[in-house]
Amino acid sequence: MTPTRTTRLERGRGALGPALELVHTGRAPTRAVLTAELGVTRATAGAVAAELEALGLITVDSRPTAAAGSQGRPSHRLSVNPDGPVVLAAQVHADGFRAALVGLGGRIVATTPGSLTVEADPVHVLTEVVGAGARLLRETGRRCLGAGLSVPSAVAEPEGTALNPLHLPWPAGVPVREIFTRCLAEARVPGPSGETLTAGHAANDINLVALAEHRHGAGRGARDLLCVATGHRGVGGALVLDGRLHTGSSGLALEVGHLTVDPDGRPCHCGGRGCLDVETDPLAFLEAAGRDPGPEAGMLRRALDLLRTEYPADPAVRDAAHLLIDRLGLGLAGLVNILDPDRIVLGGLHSALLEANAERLHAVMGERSLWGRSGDLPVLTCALEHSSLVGAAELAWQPVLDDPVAALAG
Amino acid sequence: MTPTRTTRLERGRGALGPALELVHTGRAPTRAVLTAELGVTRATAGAVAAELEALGLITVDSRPTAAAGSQGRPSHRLSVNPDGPVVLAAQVHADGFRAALVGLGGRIVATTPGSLTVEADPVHVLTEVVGAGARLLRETGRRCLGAGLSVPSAVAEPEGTALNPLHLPWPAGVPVREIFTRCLAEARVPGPSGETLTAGHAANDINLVALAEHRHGAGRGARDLLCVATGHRGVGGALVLDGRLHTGSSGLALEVGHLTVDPDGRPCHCGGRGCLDVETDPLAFLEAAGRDPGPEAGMLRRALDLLRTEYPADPAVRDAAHLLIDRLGLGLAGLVNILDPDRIVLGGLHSALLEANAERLHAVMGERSLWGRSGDLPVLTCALEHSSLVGAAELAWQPVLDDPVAALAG
DNA sequence: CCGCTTTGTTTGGGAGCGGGACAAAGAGAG
DNA sequence: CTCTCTTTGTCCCGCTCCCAAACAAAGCGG
Repeated sequence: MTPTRTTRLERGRGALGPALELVHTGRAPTRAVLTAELGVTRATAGAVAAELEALGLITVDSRPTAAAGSQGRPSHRLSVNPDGPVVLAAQVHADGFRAALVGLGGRIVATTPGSLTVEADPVHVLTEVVGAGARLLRETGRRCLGAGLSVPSAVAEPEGTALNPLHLPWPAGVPVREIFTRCLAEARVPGPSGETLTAGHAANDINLVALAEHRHGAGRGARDLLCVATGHRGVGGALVLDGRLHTGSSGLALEVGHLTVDPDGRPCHCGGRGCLDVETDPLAFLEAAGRDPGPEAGMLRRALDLLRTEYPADPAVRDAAHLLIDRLGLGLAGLVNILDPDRIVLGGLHSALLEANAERLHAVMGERSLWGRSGDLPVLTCALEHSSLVGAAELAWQPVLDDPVAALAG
Repeated sequence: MTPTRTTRLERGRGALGPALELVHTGRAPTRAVLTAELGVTRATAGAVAAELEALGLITVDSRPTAAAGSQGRPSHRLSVNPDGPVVLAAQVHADGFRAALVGLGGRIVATTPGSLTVEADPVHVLTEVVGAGARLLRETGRRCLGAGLSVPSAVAEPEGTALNPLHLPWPAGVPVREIFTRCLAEARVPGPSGETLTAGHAANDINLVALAEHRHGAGRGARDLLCVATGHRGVGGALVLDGRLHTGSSGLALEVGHLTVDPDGRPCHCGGRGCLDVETDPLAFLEAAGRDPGPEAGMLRRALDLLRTEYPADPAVRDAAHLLIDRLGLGLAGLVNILDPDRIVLGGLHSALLEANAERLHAVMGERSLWGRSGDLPVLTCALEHSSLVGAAELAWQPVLDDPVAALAG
């Protein structure tokens, strides 16, 4: 029997991948830091940097940069190659779809303006968004190493089907990854070595927000990052463990919407009562503040505007915000008791609630998470724009980070 | 700067560790299987097996074992060396303490009869249990590679303090790992190279049950294993991800007792109502069945006996069991929604509830965990005796599995 | 000008593992 | 019994990756 793998025990190509990830996430500004972070000798770090440069993935400054107030020989700066290869990132959400080219470091190189409607036929929508991405590739002439898609739905693994596309006119169970991959093939999106791209990646949008924030945003450096966010309706969560998305064994982990945060609360479609999902989303906020929630589209925006302009002046808004903060704190405390993350990042309405009154949120969490340890636990707001697009790109970059040589060879 | 590590990027010594783990967990009965599992060539697997044998960790049958009904050259059987080194495992719990020597494969080589009382002074107790372990080592003449301790308390990392010793006359915050290590030094427990052992490990008992079940019991082969169990009072949980215990960033993950499983339930010391902790433990069962719960000691045993002898004949017992099963199902469904494990192992009263009526438990879980996916999710009972003792040993074996050569050198 | 400190490069060598040829040990066919 | 087929295990060569140590470079302070 000949072993199928020719790599060294799944490790890819030694230190190349880890080194690229360090530069990619901005944690290795110089070869000296790279040496320390990798735990290798200067010789190895130098060789690795040289190979990454030869591959066109990173650049090394020709002139050394003098570090302020330090002695010794100044370092050459390492950075991702701004003219290097990109990946195709696509996003479908309630308000439309968008395609972009994203380089290493999470830099958005080019993006479409973004459509405003999503049609009922998933194949049609994905054909359009992939077509838009392919146009961007032709216009910019960039080399493309992969493609990732963000959808507002739990994505079941290993099938890659969208189980509950939220606020999209799509049926449940659409095999989004398969369709996405087929669209890439039909649009003849060129892959690393000129031929057509063979595989697309797809995942839930909040998972991708968490991934993007971990690599390039408020979650950088966290070991266990918990991300909780709202869209127009409902609440989602995601967890990044040791730099990898924890999607669970069937891709459905962190379905956090159905934690009980109010035993006397309103009924939820899950069969329970007072779930985080229905008690802390924009609809709950607008109703609690006595406002007409209006149509679902734009509900998040209206809730954010109301909170940001009227808190804490308007008593109804203030009380509504405090109610939601208390319930969110309860839900987060429950998650902290189970997951024990070392950082939490909030998005959507939740991040606005945090900005409105962080003390109150911390107080509730400290009360209900055991031993009051959450006091040491940073709770932050999302720091990135287009984070789920950047996250979709991270999905596509992953094989490159795992084994740069193999990924570039196609 | 010279790098502190001389290993190759933290991987220890190549394939040695992974190979030992495969034999240790019984997943590599022959060199051929080892070859396939490691994904290396036969040459490498053979060399690795030879080195592990030379280290005295495994044995290779001199005579090949003919596999029934297969052709080709028969394999030599690989197994852990029954006369090889051991680790010292110690356990402190409500009903006493115990020390044991555990070999590779989770085999208990020697054990003390077990004391029946635990005194109020942790130092005294740990001195006694370590002393008993040291006696076992002297009597058997075994070489000892490490030591692990199981305590019925959450253990905060990285300090190693027992935050809430349950049903022990100990104060909160006892630095158990430090005390354990000091006791090992004072008892002059000899380490791998003759000198005194330098470090002990300590962890929560349910975490260790999960680890032991994953390596040697009902959880073998699971990727994401969730374990939920009761003691006399209260409920604990643990999660093994990719073969490693997930303890969270401060060691307090899987504090699952305070999930809400009955909005109208009894108040819990956590401030909530109807928590898993107070609604599915032996006390709740005995009370629901209309029995006098009696003293805390032995409560688990009485609840188990009642359930096993009177279910389903006695209506009060049947109704109580169904009530607890429904609540347990609700709690497990909540955990499944968050963690998405691929196997669940139940212990204590919970495993007896599963044995009593598995269909009912599955039905409740399927109803409340999203998309009814838990139907595919195996829910099993613990398979091991002395599992937390074996788990404590696993803790001590871990450095050996990570790098056998370094661990044996001391 | 000369040390001192830190960064980067060169060279040599060693550990780990792949690859292929070869040897061993059974099963089954004739 | 012998021959072939299948599978397991070993030997040996060479490649790749990386460490170690010496050397070179580039600032700073005296």
